[in-house]
Amino acid sequence: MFNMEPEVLERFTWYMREQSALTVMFHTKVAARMGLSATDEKCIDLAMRAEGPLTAGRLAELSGLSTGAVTGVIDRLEHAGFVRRVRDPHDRRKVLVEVTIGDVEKFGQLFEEARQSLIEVLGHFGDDELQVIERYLQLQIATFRARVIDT
Amino acid sequence: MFNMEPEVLERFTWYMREQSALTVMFHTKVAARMGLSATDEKCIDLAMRAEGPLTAGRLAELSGLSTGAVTGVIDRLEHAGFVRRVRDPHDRRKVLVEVTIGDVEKFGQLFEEARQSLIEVLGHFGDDELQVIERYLQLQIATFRARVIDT
DNA sequence: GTTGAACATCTTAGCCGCTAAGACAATTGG
DNA sequence: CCAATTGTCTTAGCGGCTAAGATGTTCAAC
Repeated sequence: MFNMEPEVLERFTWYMREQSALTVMFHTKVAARMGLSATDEKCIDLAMRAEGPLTAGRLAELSGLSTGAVTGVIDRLEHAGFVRRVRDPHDRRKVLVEVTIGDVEKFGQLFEEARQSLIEVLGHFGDDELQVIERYLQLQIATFRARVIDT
Repeated sequence: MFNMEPEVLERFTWYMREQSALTVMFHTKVAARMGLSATDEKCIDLAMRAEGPLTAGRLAELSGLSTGAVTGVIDRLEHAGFVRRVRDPHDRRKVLVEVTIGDVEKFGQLFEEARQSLIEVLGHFGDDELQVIERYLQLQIATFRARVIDT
């Protein structure tokens, strides 16, 4: 951007930090509501978002935990009925983590409130405006991932 | 919203979750880069974002930690040179937590990369589009806070 | 002023999760 | 086949968190 006013950038920076802080609070609240630690909630979120079956080792990578810690995470989640261990039939060393319940049941009311919140927000915009917002979100996600996370 | 297509809502829901996951990863990365635990990084972020002086007790509320845990957090952050303890002259029971360094120094390159990422994204939009996006962000933050966090 | 209650932070004991290292089981390559 | 590799689990030890109580400070009532 060439002609970006400093104040504009400052405002958007504030929005980003605010969103960031709210996200952290949200995850904390969800974890508390589910009776899980932040770590366990983070892991079940990763498991739900994963495409295809997720191995214990891959979960360790994604979460940044040691494999030993992941064993404990899966133990607790399995015991609480959120996931199930399945031995991979093609490679019996591997343990696949299968989430056994859906989004809404899992996150309960909090998740539904977030969804309603999104619907309410989007309702304030017309189709053309939604297209702009969607383009922004796509770009933001892709750019942030490429420049900040995957490096 | 009345005429919201289910697919549109689904797409936006995905964006939200993606943003959410990236945010968690970002915080994890920042903490690792600074040699801090996730808890400590969360606390220093809260301290930086607070308006005016922040007491140890208030930090406990905001972070959801016990006061004893906050004592430890401040100990570590103070020892690492990120914050400073200042007795409140008007109420000497209170301990004010003062962040002693600026954003960029603190978060270092990662923070600067996030900033550059934002600049790059915003550069793809014209003034009128930026206004739509800004309105969206303001609404999203306010609505999410009101309906999901502050309840 | 003095006293007692409320308040803010710190300290401590005990618990629990995390890391690191190694054990065990399964797979792969030569 | 055998050795090396891979994937998960186990264990010991460390460190942060909670809860309860100690310490120091303020405030209101008298």
